[in-house]
Amino acid sequence: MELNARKKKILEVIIRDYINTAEPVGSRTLSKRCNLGISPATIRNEMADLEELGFLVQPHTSSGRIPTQQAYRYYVDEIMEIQKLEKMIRTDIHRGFLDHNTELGPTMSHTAQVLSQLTNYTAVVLAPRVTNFNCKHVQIVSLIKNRVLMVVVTQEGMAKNIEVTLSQEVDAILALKLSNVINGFLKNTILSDMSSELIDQIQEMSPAESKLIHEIIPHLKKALMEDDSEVHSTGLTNLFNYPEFSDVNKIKQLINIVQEKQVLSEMMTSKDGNRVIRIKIGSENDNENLKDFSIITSTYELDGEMMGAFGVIGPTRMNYDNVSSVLNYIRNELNLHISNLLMK
Amino acid sequence: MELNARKKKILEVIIRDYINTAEPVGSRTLSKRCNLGISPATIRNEMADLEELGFLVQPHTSSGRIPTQQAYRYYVDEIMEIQKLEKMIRTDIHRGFLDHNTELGPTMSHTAQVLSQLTNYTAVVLAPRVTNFNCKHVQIVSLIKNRVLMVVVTQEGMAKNIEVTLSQEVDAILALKLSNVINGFLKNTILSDMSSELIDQIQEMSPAESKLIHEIIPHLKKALMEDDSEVHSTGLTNLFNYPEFSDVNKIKQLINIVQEKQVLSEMMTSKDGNRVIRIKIGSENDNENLKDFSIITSTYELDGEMMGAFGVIGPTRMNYDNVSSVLNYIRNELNLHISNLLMK
DNA sequence: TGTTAGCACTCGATTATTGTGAGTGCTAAT
DNA sequence: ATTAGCACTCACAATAATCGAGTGCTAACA
Repeated sequence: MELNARKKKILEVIIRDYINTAEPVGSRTLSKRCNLGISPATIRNEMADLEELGFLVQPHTSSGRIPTQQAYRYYVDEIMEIQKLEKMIRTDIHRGFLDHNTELGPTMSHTAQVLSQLTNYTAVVLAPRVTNFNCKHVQIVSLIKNRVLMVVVTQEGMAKNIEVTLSQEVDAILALKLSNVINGFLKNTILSDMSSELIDQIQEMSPAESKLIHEIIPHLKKALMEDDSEVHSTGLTNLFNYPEFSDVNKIKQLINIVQEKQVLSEMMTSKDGNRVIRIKIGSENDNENLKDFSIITSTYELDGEMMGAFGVIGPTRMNYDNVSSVLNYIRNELNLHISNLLMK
Repeated sequence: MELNARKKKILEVIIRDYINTAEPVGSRTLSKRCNLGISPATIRNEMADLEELGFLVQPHTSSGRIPTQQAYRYYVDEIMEIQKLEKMIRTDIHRGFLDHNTELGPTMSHTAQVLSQLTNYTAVVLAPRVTNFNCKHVQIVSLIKNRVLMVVVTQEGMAKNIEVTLSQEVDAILALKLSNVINGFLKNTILSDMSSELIDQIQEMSPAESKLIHEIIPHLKKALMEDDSEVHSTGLTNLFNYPEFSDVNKIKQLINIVQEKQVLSEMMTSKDGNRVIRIKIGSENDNENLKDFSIITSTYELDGEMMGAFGVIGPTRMNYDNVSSVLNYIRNELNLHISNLLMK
């Protein structure tokens, strides 16, 4: 879809204006607000064309026009350019992170905090996950009688707890023994390859111990498959200030989105080409509850490996420019701090 | 405050009616709905008295009356009697718990689920806490370089993770050694008594190890002091259906309450005489955001020791009868299952 | 041929007007 | 002490009147 320069400019101004005011934009106000040197009548003609092309709609006959989803998409793809954040804001953010980079949890919630504050929308942050692939060490701790806790430590130094009930009582000494067996195995191969046959080949185990290992491994595998990534969200109430969310039903939708952590996590980690900033506008979202929202997300990495994701949920009438700039910068910051935090 | 039998009866009917309908109750409808054998005019006189006594107010002249907070308080203290739940519902709940009592986390979120479903209000559940007092065993796990994870296990078999960065690198062997030192200490005394002087008296430590222990102990103590109890909440959107919450500001308040986990946790664990079911109506709540809500809470125990709390947040026009009955029964169930879960 | 001034028209939002009805308090009769 | 009767109140709903920012269309103009 190609538009001539003037149509493009007019569309841009309309979108910008509507994003700011949430009011339908009319030809008269438009020609006043930005002096393009064309009269309202001309603008009307152009607007009529843009409406025919699917970029604008009128809420009712004889009111101003508002942008369609297609218009936002066009804006995001063809018009907008991601600006660098202002120097002052950049240093502010940077300092904020320096104050919160001692532990992973606080870093994550601080990120969410900053995101929602800078954008005035709802922020969502996905913490790094512990999976089969990066599991380095397993420590089994006896809890009480036949319940044990398995602490899985990753290459990057993250930990995850898995609690299970076994068929026999496990004391501290036995727990240590079991840990050693599993860690011996982990020296040579990865957990997901640990089949029943391989367990039987492990030397120096009593039948009882062997039985326990046979119980433990499937639990471990299963728990590491599960997508239980922590999702931090902040600024839920930010959205309440926008006129499109004065409707209680919209708010319900929003709350449902934020509570479906599973869905949120899948959505945020799914790739979109190899874009760094991913923008989903209204019905471009698969999730039914998100049809009336836009969501902009990005990811952070460690050694080129995706560690987690973060983003912002807002109205389709979102300030795509600002949010993109913010995400872009936060992404850099996160990449920096995560590597400091996990590898150092 | 004593009311004669008839006033008491009338007040009761008004409150019941208002809880059901959220509409101001008038004398005519009242005399029809429940045949007390008295005419509207008489009821009007009685209502005028009740208004003078502070139990009723009129939203505006010449409308029906609605109960005041004082009326709810009177109702709760003097009129209402906690009923036993219906047999069918009891067995339903019991079965539900049986399906979810393998682990603590799921049991807690199931409780919240059931509570919100049975009451149609917002449910909050506080999971058991790990503190200084019940700490049985500490396992130190090397994460990466100088970062370690401390897993604290309680008498009851609960675990809590504490992550710290130390001044020296700690490998698996050193981690084990440090664990043994701390656990040796824990055999004789409790953690909060572990002073700097006592650490120096521990035998068989290299200076490096001693230094690490000196670093670790304050971290442990501090982390165990913190009230970081998990708070599960469900059914936030339940309240949206009640007419008093069509206002977006009320919803904001509610969300703020649920997000201030700290405050919520303090509030729920504070005692109220030795009542089993604790009812706070509107401005009886200290928290500013809760002034327009009522909250009913209870606690669950293990060996007479309070383990956690749970409750329901709703409008002051809350169905106090039903909620009390539900909490009462859930309390029994939780006590039962928690003891199975933790001690077995 | 593209642009613009002029004009009649549209329609949501705001304000004013008017009933309606469930409620009240007061008084007098039972 | 209770109640029927009655005039009065006032939020709420429905209807009408007004306003104004916007439109499309036509004709004149560069």
